[in-house]
Amino acid sequence: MEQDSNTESLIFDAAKSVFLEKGFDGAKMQNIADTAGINKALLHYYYRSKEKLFDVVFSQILNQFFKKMGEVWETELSIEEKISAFIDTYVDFLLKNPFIPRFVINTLARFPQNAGEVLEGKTNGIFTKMKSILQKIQNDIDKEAAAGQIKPVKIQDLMVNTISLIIFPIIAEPMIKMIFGLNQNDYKNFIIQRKQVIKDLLIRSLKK
Amino acid sequence: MEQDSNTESLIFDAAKSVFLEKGFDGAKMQNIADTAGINKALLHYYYRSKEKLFDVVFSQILNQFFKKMGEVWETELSIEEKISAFIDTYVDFLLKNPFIPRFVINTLARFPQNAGEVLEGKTNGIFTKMKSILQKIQNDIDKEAAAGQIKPVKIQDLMVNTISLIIFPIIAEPMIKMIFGLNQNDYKNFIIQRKQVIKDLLIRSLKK
DNA sequence: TTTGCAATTAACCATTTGGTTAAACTTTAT
DNA sequence: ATAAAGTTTAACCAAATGGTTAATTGCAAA
Repeated sequence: MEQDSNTESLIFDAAKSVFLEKGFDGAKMQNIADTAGINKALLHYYYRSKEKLFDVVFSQILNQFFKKMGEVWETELSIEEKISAFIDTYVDFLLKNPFIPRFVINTLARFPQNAGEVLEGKTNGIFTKMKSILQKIQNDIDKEAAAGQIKPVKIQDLMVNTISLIIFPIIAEPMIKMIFGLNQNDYKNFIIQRKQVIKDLLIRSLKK
Repeated sequence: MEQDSNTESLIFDAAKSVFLEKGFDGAKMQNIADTAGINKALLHYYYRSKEKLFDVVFSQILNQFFKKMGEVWETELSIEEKISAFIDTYVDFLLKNPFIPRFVINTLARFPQNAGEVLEGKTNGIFTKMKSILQKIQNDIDKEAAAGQIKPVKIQDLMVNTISLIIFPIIAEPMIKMIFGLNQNDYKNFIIQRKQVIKDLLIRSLKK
């Protein structure tokens, strides 16, 4: 799925799939070995322990999650166009990787000690990068606001609004299906149609 | 915390607290017994098995979660006022019960078989109730829209937007703290200030 | 006070789980 | 061809975990 089929990446892919779906506690080493189609001892041969294996997988997913989140903002588009492009690409990304946000959020909640510095090292300073991108967006907003093109907003509010509207319905998929009585297909259409709903909502909030 | 201190409710409270924080897989019976200050065998004496105990706890939490969600909408306020009131009461509720939404969503994702009918029975038909409330709100919206007071919207969109904006920042607390470099106090203020941010965003989206 | 029942506990049990080991198999270099 | 190194496996181990049991304690009715 990810790389060529040497044993190490075979294990990595299996572990990623199992951890993503079940989380650290729910995932069992035997299940990962079975998924990879190899003997359980090989997991330890290549990755030493469950924690170590999880660490590698989690770092990779965290990078994937935030890299995708940072992408669109470094372009030369207007704020409104950036928001629109971000919604499109991030919703598409999540439709292909629906387990990632729940996994990231649960893991961050599960291992609060990993919080700051530890993760920062293992992920090429992903949080520092994130903060610098946010600062840049804030500057863009301030510029456009000063030019009278949009209402001034705090990047924290805009960002949290945006990712809340995008990510929550993915995390809460089972709940949303249940409350509204949707099947898999209804649900997927609902998410796709939400792209426009979210754009309208956010862009309207920037109009003066 | 919840009832008088007979052993049964002592166990229930301990189990609720441990399950809420760690989820089904992460919670250990011994830990629940220790939290309740009683012997592990008593858990089985009163509740037979981990699954049974979890079932009782989960049903109660699910009721709490949705009951609180349904409350405000049955009043005589205008849609805008209802939204505003809902945001206030639900944010306050979540600040006092920050683990509930993550727990509910994870459990629903963890046990998809419980989905429809099973839960419906154990929770006094909470989902049926939910759907009837949603229908009522949709009628109110249609009425106000026909009278030209607001823009017409689908209740599904309005509802998902609202709970996304409210719940996501609670579920993603560790992530938000990390990205924006907030401490516990910063974070709490951020959430409280978001009440107004969310109101502005949603009510603006209803203006013609 | 004694009898009987409910409540509580310490000790135990079987299974699961993360992890290890020693042997076997495969590949590579000489 | 063969030795050495790397790879893979079956069998095993200790700790943790959900659950049981038999004995003990507490308490209310007779």
